[in-house]
Amino acid sequence: MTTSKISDSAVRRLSQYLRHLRDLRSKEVAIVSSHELAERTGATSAQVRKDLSLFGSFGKRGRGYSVPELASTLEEILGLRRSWRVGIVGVGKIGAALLGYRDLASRGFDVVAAFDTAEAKVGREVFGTRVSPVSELERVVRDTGIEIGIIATPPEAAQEVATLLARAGVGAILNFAPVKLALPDGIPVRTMDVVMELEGLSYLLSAESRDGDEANGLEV
Amino acid sequence: MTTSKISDSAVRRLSQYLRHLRDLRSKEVAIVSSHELAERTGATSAQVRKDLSLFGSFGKRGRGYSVPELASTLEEILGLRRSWRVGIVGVGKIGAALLGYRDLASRGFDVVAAFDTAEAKVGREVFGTRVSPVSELERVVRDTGIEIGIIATPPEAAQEVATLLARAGVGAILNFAPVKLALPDGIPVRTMDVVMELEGLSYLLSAESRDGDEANGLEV
DNA sequence: TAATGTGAACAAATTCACAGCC
DNA sequence: GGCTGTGAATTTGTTCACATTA
Repeated sequence: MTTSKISDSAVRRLSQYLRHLRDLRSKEVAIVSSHELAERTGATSAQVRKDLSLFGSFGKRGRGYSVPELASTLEEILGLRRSWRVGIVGVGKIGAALLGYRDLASRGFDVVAAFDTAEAKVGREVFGTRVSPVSELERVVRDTGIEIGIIATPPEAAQEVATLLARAGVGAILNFAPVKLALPDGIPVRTMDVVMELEGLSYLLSAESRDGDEANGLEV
Repeated sequence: MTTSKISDSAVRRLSQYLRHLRDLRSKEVAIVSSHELAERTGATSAQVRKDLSLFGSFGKRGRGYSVPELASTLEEILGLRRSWRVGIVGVGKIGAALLGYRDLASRGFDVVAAFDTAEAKVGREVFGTRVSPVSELERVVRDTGIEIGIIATPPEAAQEVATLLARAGVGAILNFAPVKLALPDGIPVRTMDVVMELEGLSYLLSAESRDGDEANGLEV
């Protein structure tokens, strides 16, 4: 039952589909079509069907997909039938914001520990989570079985923390530092970078005025 | 001088290259090769050259690229020779974290206004920015010439705020709400969604154990 | 010689279009 | 009749490989 290679963007879309399926499920909607799902997520209906068909046939021709069944299937595929233990390193503004973000726990990501180097922060509780010193990271990660590490440190510290997390045995890393992390193979990293996204928007805003203001209406 | 269609991922890479070029520039390094740049950003050297060649020929064969010239060129391409005026809607945890994030201003994104609906927040200053009521959004956006809006509201409010921002004339939106926004053509949106990224990691962690633990070493 | 710039080859992702089934 | 599932066609993005030039 090898699932070969699914692209990151396909997985992102599955996550979107699931969000809407859960929403529909809570409203007790029974059936949904690839069309409706596409509309709500910005994909196309063919894309929705292709993405799902990578994992199996979950719909009924002529009808659509059972909302509860498909939701449950996607939860299974995405590994969300269980919760994950998460540790946050760096209790600055972003780290603290994440510690206070209730959606993480409600979506199955339990933040069980936080770390910082600053004397002033260590020992304090931030939104109910006690801050441990980074010197204890390895022990705490092992003891509490943390599986996903979130790096919310300044960029200078990010690589060092990534190495620590890897050595402590985390399986994956979400990185908020604008740095390319070097990690052992098999430890996936996703980097979120606000400035990079803003620069992407800056490019589009500038390209617009550069290129004689948008398409001239010849393209479909 | 039409720059045809450059993919989002290419633009993201340009942003990465620029980050390193600025770093090298500050260290007064004069020359860099596509190889070095690739290594630092996780791309390949061919990719670096291809990306740059989409916009012109900036290097010298046999030598490499002049760091200050290429940095300056990329700043020009990405529209970063000027600063952008940014408004943040929603002064919850994420909004406040962004208001306190000094890298935005230092990278040319000046947060000139913040908005919220909560009585308790309106009128207060958060990290030096006064919080205005959302009811004044349109006026303030016009008066201060805000060009990029950041949505950091709860998901229920996001679409409404997006519509308001568009009507007020912003040119682009960075969206932290886990919602697909409907906007007039020509207003680009980038969405950042922590839970989606974590779900992507969850997928990989689960797929790993599902698929008989990783590649069997036959692939290169 | 060393590294760029770029067509040509290749790979990946998306869209099309329609047979099959409810 | 309507909607899925999926090969085939197409488009988009990446890598190769080499002629070119400082």
